[in-house]
Amino acid sequence: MKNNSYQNFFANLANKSKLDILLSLKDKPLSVNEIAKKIKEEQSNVSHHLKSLSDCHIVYSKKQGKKRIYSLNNKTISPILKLVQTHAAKNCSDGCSKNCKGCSNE
Amino acid sequence: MKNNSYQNFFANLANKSKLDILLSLKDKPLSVNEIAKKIKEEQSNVSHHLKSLSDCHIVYSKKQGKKRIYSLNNKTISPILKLVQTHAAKNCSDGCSKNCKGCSNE
DNA sequence: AATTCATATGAAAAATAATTCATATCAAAA
DNA sequence: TTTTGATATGAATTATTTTTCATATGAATT
Repeated sequence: MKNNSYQNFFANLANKSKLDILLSLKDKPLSVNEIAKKIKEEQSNVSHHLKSLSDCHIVYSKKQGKKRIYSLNNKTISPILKLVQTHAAKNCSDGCSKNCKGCSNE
Repeated sequence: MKNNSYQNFFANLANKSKLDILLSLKDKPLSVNEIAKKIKEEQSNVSHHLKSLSDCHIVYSKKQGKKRIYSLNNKTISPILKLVQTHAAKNCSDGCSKNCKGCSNE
């Protein structure tokens, strides 16, 4: 697989708004407006992000009347987030460097 | 875990140079200059990236004479990359949208 | 077919991140 | 203790992403 592919995939997880969107879909599928309200972002911005996430198959979507309902590709996302959590638990428990933003001692 | 933590972690995988560095360490640990030569980047730039990767515990390092040898945290990185590969194989085999840069039909 | 609700799109502006360059530090060797 | 080799650092530049705003599109309802 191309290096480039990883880059694009991870870029979709390396941004606060995008992560907010993903986490907002954790429980159940939502429409664009519902997501926007939930995470307090502009509709338009959410839409832009959803396009990028969708292009990468990180979210799915289907039309429902005039709404479009987005859902999370949990098959991929859930285990990835779990790995990162484990990583943080193992490595960032306490003795982290000041600059490790993944740590609780931020 | 804070949303923010994920963001920081994934940012270290969402960049070509950083990925190049990680993949260059796949086989064996290398010094900064060795990495720089291998991936054709400036020493200084590689150093900047290594700091960021190291803060996040994605690479380890140890001094060896005047060199510093970096190695990959494969415990975390290897399974994550594997998951993304599986994701791409499943979702991007052929029918991908033009914008999916993770696909082979780029 | 006009209006309304929901989402998408494009271009411009703003914010962030990566790269470069010059130089500092630091360890070993001469 | 100066020189050399290896890496790190900081500031400035450049490049890339995100966000915003205005508006277009599209689907249902009247």
